[in-house]
Amino acid sequence: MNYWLLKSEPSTFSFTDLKTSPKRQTHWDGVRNYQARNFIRDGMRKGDLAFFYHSSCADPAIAGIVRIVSAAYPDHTAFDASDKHYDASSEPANPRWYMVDVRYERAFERALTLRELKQYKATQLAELALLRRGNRLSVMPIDAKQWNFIIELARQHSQD
DNA sequence: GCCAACGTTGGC
DNA sequence: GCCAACGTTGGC
Repeated sequence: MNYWLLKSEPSTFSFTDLKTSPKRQTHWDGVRNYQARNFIRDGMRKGDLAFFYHSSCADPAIAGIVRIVSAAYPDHTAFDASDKHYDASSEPANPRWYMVDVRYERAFERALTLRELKQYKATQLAELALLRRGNRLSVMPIDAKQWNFIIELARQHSQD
């Protein structure tokens, strides 16, 4: 079991959008960064869990948890000239970009904000890629230790 | 292979 | 809207 963090701008696709999707599921298309692609294609396994992070919004935060429910497969939106993420250099015979299917798992009682996570930047979450300076990766791995710490933070908050 | 220019991300 | 931090592109 591997753990991940997936970013999405809520104005484009929010955690609630996922929850209200058919079968509470969607394909995670549009990743156009090689490092993120490699995590998806080479690292993700069916059954893995990921935090759903809201970026570029008023209150950046982890909203909840999703499950990876497929292996990686070619991102077909790269082949579609009318798609925002079209990439002519990705051909069906030799796909450049990949995606997985994700399903809503559960919401935190209260979103865990970036501001709160930063309180542990020098201690328990020092290794969290999300808090590293200048990090822009939309897909990143999380160590089990940090994953569990964040789960515990969310649990404490939900008891407030 | 170098590197300047440019585009994008994302917090604030 | 600003700007730092990158990643990508393309001329040389």
